[in-house]
Amino acid sequence: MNAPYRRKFRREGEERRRQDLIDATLDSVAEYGLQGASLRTIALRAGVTAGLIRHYFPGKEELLQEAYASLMSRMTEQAKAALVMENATPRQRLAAFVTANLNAPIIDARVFSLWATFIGRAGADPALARAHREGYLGFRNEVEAVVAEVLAAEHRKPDASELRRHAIAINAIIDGLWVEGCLAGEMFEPGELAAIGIKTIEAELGLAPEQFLEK
Amino acid sequence: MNAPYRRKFRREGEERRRQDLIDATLDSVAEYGLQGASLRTIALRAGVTAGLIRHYFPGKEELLQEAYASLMSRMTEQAKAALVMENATPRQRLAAFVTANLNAPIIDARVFSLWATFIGRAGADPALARAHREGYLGFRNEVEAVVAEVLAAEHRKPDASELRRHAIAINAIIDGLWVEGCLAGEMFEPGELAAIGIKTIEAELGLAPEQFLEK
DNA sequence: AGCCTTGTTGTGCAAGTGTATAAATAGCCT
DNA sequence: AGGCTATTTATACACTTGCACAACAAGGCT
Repeated sequence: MNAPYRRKFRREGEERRRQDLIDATLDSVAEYGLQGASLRTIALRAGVTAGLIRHYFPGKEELLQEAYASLMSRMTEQAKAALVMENATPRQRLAAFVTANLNAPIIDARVFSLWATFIGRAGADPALARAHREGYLGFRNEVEAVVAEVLAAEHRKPDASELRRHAIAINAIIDGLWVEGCLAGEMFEPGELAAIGIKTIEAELGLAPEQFLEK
Repeated sequence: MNAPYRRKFRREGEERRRQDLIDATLDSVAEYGLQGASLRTIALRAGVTAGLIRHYFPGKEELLQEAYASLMSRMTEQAKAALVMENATPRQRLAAFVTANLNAPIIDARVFSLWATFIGRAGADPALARAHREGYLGFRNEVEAVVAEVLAAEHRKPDASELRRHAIAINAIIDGLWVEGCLAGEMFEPGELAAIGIKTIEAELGLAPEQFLEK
C-alpha cells in the first residue's frame, strides 16, 4: 500500500511529439503571452510532463524559435498557395492572392496575436529579426512578380524602381488590412476587406475598373 | 562599525515619480519584453528600489496598463498634431498627415516593439482590446474627415459607404507602411515611405497626379 | 531646532521558473 | 516471453518573481 502513483503514458513518434509540443507552445503563447507560456503550462497542454520538453529541445529558447518558424512557414505557405492557379489571367491571380490573404485562416485573431507577440521581440532578438526580414522579402518578391505579370498583360513595361514602389505599396495595403481585420474583424462584412484591398490595389496599379473588362 | 549601508534618496514629486516609473516600464518592455520587465528591472532603470512601485501602483498589472495608455496617447497626439495646419488646402493637410505618420518619431523601432508587445495581448485582455479599438476608430475618423474635405474641394460628394471604404483603405496604407518602416527602416530611403504613401492614397482617391496641379 | 508625515529603502516569503538528473516503464526486437 | 533501450515521469535545486511589511530618513511645518 501507499504505492506511489505513477502516471500512465504512451510513447509517441518523435516527429509527432515535437509537433505536439510546438503546437502546445503556440497555443500557450497565444493565450497567455510569452510570460505566461511556462514549460509546465506548455507540457500540460501537450499532455505530457515538463521534463519531457528537454528531451526534444535543448532549452526553452530553442522551442520558442522553432514554434515561431513553424508559425511563419504555415502562414506564408497558405498565402503563396493562392498564387498557383492554372488557366487564370495575372489579374485574376493577383485578386485571388489578395482574397486569400484577407480571409480566414490568415485573418485570424490567434495568428495575429502570435505574430505580434513574436515580432515585438524582433528589435531585441537578431535571429527573430532576420527570420522576419526573409519572410517579408520573400512575400514582397512574390507580389512584385505578379505585379510585373499584370502590367505586362496590359502592355506596360515598368522599370525596376517603379515595380519596387508598387510592390511596397501593395504589400502595405495587404498588411494594413490584415491587421485591421485581425484586430477588429467583426467591424467588417465578410469579404469586405478583400474587396477593398483589390479595389485599392487596382487603383494603385492604374488598372481600369472591372466593369469595363470583358467577362 | 559594520554599520548597515543604506542608500541615499531624494523625494520626487508624485507626478514626476509616476512618469519616471512609467517611462522605465516602457523602456524595460521595449528592451526585454513583457517577460523580462520585472519590477526589479523597472525599478533599477527608474533609479529606485522595487518596493517603491507598490507605493504608486496597486500592482504590476496596473503599471503596465498605465504605461500602455501613456504610449498610445503620445502616439495619437503626435499623429493628430500634423492635421492642424492653417492656410493649407485639404490635400496638403492630408499629405502632411501621411508624412508625419511615416517619419520619425512615429516610425521608430522601439515604439513598434512596444505596440506589438502590448497589442499581442489584446486577444486575451479585453481592457487592452477596447483601448486599441477606441484609438483605431478615432484615428480612422480623423482620416475620414480629411478625406471628405479633400473630395469636397474637388467638388465630389461621396456617400457614407464610399467614404468609409476610403478611410479603411487609407488607414491600411498608412498602417502597412508604418509596419514596414519600423521593421526594416534601413531598406528605404528617407522620405520614400511617405512619398509612396501619398502617391498610393491619391491614386485610391482618384486624384490627379501632382504635376497637373497649379503650384 | 525639532517633530511628523510619508516617500523610500531593505528584507522576507511563498509561489513559480528553467534546468538537471535519477528512476520507471512502454513497446520493439529476438 | 523476456530483455533492452530510449521515451517519459518525477523529484530536486538554485534562482527569480510579485507582493507584504517594518524600519528609516528627507524635507516641509510649526
